[in-house]
Amino acid sequence: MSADLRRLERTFTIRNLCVEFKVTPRALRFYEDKGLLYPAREGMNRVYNHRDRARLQLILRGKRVGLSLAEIREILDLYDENDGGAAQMAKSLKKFRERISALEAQREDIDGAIEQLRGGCERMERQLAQIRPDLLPQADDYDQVLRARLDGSQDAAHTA
Amino acid sequence: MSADLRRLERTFTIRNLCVEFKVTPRALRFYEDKGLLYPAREGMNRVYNHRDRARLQLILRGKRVGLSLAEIREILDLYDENDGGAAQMAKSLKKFRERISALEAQREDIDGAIEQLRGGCERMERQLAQIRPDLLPQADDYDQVLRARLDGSQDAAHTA
DNA sequence: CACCATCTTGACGTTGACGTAAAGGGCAGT
DNA sequence: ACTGCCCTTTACGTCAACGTCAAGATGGTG
Repeated sequence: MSADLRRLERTFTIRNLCVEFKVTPRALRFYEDKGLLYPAREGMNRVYNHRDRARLQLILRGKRVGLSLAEIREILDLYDENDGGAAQMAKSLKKFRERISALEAQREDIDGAIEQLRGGCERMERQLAQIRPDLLPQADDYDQVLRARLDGSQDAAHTA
Repeated sequence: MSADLRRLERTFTIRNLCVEFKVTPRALRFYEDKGLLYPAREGMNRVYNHRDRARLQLILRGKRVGLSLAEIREILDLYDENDGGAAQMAKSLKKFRERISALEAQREDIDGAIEQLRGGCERMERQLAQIRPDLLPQADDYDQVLRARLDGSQDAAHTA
């Protein structure tokens, strides 16, 4: 149990988080400037707790899926404000659903793009197999080739 | 057959494509500036053929899945050069596979984000159901709620 | 012919998300 | 005390992806 407490009470320096998430200090300060983070201070220095860290994770994930910092901030704020009133929460709920719809649309796009690329890959593989078989799978991502070959149009299970 | 020929030989003005794909002329010229498009000219004016149109589709799809114009250009260039040498094609193949990996990763991110948001939604729905049931599903995206409730961790079929 | 819409090529402005340089505080090691 | 290293703030720079004029060519219409 003391281990749990240590986990939850542990704090991080700006560098800790920078290293862990591969971002620059400048980026973290920028997010703070924009109101996405508000770590505590110890003297002059920022002190991040596990909650700040979780927020950072969400920020980065949001970025990766193409959200702007402003949009991410909205979502984070909604998470926060949800102790407010029922009306607030209903509004948040609506926004969340909108986000989900947008993300689902994006997923479709990605699936489409993947499909296209796979088509291109297969054409090239066939071509290469005919004229220069020696230049083919090249070691590393062999399993990907296999997957692409095997599943046709199935959806694999995800173990995120 | 003459219908097919018309299809393939049909040309488009800049406005045609702008309307069809909901982009501005400025954007198309910008893409051209950056080497992603190179339509023919008739006098001063740009004339797009079905190939240019297809490229534009790819550009827009690329954008939607988060690629930069530079990255999109790389891919388009690879498509083009593929009549070149076998080595070129092998290179393209590698890049394609990299893209696929990146896109698959991004898909995971999106799935994760969706999951998180759905979690938030469910919490809020439970809360609201207790304190203000009248503020709940609010008509429009009702089917989404149903889907989210029904599938647990299944993947629904897509009818894009 | 005048007029208008639409095309063209510059060229400068804008927004988002930081990078980078300047100027300084604080603490560790030597 | 001096050297580094990391922290801080402030402020200007940058890059992508266009937007927004400006100024002019072209083509059809009343």
